Amino acid sequence: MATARVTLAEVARTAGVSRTTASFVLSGRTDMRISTDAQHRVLDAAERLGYRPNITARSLRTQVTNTIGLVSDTIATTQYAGQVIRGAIEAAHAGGRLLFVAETAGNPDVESQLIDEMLDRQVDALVYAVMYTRQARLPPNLGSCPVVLLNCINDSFEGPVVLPDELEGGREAARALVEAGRTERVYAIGARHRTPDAPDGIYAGCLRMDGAEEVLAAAGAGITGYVECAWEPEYGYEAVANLLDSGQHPGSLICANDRVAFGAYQALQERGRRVPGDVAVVSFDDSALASWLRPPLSSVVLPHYELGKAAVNLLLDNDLAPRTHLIPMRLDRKESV
Amino acid sequence: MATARVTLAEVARTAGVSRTTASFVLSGRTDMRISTDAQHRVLDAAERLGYRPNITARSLRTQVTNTIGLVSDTIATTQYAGQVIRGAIEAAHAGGRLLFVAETAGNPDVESQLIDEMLDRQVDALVYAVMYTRQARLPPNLGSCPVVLLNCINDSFEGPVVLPDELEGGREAARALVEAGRTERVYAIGARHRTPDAPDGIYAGCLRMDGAEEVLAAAGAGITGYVECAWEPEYGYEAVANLLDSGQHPGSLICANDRVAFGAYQALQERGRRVPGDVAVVSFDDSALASWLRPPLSSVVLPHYELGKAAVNLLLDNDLAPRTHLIPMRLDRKESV
DNA sequence: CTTCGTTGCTAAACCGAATTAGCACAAAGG
DNA sequence: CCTTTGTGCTAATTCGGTTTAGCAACGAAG
Repeated sequence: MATARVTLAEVARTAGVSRTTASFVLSGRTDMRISTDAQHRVLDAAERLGYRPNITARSLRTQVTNTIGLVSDTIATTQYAGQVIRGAIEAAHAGGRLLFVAETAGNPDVESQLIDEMLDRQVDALVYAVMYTRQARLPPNLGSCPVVLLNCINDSFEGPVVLPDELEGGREAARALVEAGRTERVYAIGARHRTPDAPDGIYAGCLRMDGAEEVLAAAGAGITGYVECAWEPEYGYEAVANLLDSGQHPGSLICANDRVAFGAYQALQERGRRVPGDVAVVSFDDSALASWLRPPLSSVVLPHYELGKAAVNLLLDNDLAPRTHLIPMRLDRKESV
Repeated sequence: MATARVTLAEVARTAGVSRTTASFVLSGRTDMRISTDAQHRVLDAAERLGYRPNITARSLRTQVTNTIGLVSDTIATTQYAGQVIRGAIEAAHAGGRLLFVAETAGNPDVESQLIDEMLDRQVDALVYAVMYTRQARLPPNLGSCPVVLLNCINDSFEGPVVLPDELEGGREAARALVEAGRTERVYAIGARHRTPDAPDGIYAGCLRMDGAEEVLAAAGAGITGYVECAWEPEYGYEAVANLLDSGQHPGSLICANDRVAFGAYQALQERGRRVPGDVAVVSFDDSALASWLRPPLSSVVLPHYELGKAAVNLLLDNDLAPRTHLIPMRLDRKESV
């Protein structure tokens, strides 16, 4: 600290009362009898001196720091994670808390270390967020303070979990095709993300496909073809290029995310297919990319901001029941369907 | 705190020494004489009990919290800001600090409020980061602790400032064209970002253009045409579409950023121009987009990670001289030139 | 004139560490 | 035998708040 801060003792001295009295007045406790005269003198002195309580000192006594920790495996590799942090920060700020943010890069040692560092600073609660993996093994030291799991699940965890409602997201995507009458020859690009690393597909992919299949089936339609691949532009390009070059004629594409759709657009454009005239496209994520594409891409919003916000709000409300909170995923309708 | 933490007093009792002795041993102070026997008993007890010092309590006494605050106007609106935070977090962690992250959305009231909240928690230092504006008016309460300015400047600020070396970045972009012999009919798309809001252009744009002009001039060339516009895909598209449709034949494009280049690619592709065969393209930012484009886009890296890291490292080194630290900007050569 | 209740305030303890000042004891020196 | 010099440790204070326990003054009731 460069400039010395005003302490409670100085306020008390200026107001001509004891530290005790000053503390009672400033913390607004009404169960202690303080004359209105003394109250005014204290408030006045605090105001004039620009007093701000030292939260570190207060926390030592009250065991409450008004501080929350957010531990994430990766905050920057995905461009979306920033929105999670923003949601968490804003919810924390609205509740008068400040947020420690840490990144573990998926390293369990770093993870334990960072959680310890936060506990050493007496955080009131923690958000444990994961961007890729869904089934997470939790570091053991997490147990010693209230925790919300964000974007991941763990069978032995007894507490609240916040997840995007991927199943409903899948339904949303399919509904757009049904409503537009584009249920002929639907291809899923990226689909369940069944790759050598994950032969059963990944969590988000499976739920999205389940949701989409459900809605298409109800409309008397279905998915003509699945292309399982990693969710990156190059694979989206390759998948759609192969499809077209092998003489298949997709009427609609459900792309696993905007990056895949981006690759798909490139392949379609190179082969002279029009979106949405020849081929309708829906996707997931609704990143900036979706609005940059020509025509703008209809994409199911991945509610990162809301996820971060909801996680922190559960902690603020002290709602720690072991419950799964699903955050809605809605389609942002643009021009690609 | 769910489970009670072990305190120094308990460690001392277990080891059969005073709190004072335990404190000396555990903080590794050698100026006090403690027998090796007592030392071992203390270390042993601490180990067995799983003792971790309460940093809140320690901070109260030492006035050092090992905590740094990062205040930014926006962390999520630009997808790159996450990298700044990551750099800052990693540097902080390497130095045994934890990072408070806050976002002000550019609102001066929120800004003051958040800085106060951080000061109330006794942060050792602050990073004040700005993503868009370059000339920032600083909140008055910033003055009361060590500060590094990140990505912005302020004439009356007396302390270190960390900025990307935009001038050198501009040179890098032009050098790529010179080396590839693509200095014929060079067009700058986005250029200095001279718009009604900023008639003189923006800081980054001006420096990049200055750097590019310098290198081209040295090679006996120059920039044939400038298209001043906002740095978004639609304007990049429009600019290049107009250029081609009006019969001009650009040989190279220096795009203001990857989003502009993305728009430019769309216009080029629609009109059947090949990259880099017909038109060479260089850009700035080197975002994920640059590698997704076909062909991958040569782009000057905006060193966000390094910016965040450098800012925190200045604070850790306690190097608070009023100096401007320029972080290098290098070209990532891909296939578009 | 005591007793009681109320009002208005404060002394002192406490949170968990770091730190200053100093005490008891042993060995060495004169 | 007395002083000096180390050695090895601890009591007490401090940081800046919160909180418990209790005290003085005063009016009203008995």
